[in-house]
Amino acid sequence: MTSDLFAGLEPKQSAQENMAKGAILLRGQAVARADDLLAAIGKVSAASPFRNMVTPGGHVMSVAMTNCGQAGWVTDRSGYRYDGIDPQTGQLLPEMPESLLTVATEAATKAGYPDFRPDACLINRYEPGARLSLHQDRNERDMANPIVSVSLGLPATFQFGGLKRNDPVKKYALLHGDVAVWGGPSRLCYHGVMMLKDGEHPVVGRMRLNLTFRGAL
DNA sequence: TAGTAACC
DNA sequence: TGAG
Repeated sequence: MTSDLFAGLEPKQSAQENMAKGAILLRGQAVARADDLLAAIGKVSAASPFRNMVTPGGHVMSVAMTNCGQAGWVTDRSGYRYDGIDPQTGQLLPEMPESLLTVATEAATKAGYPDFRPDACLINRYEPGARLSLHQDRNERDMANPIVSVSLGLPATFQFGGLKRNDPVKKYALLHGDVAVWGGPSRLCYHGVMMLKDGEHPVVGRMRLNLTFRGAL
């Protein structure tokens, strides 16, 4: 038997080694609610616009981001952190829309994390050419909370590695409506998104949107 | 190294 | 040419 990590989705590469447990990909889980999610993203980004933040190293990220919830992930020259205020607007972050909260908690429950109550949602917008290099989500207070990631729009290739940066990485297609959840032993696994290929999605257009739910506080 | 580039 |  192979690992049930991301059960239901074959790795794009042929290797079939087991990976850390605690992660699953729920293919198409959010397709039926895509319209609601997109409308909610529109409201959030009207209040807190997408922007390309700067890393501590001084590089402008190719992925444009915004946040909703009690706290949002931000980066600038001084480092990574969670903040309840949008540094660009100076305003409190928009509340997390009910439709987003619901999709996150339902997916978490299916994945075996029934108590997950996210207080932060990072919204990533990938245009063709955008990418996110391999990293860990490690700025959250309580690592008992999983990460829930919802994909909308153009397909992307997701890289999922291990707890060490040099651990081998497997690749998975993330399609419109897919929800990936990782936690427990896989909570701190390195992951990233390969450069988005050009294309046109019938509902979302020429972009990929990703919602990442976290328990940050 | 939440980045990029060079080089095999 | 593209993946690594």
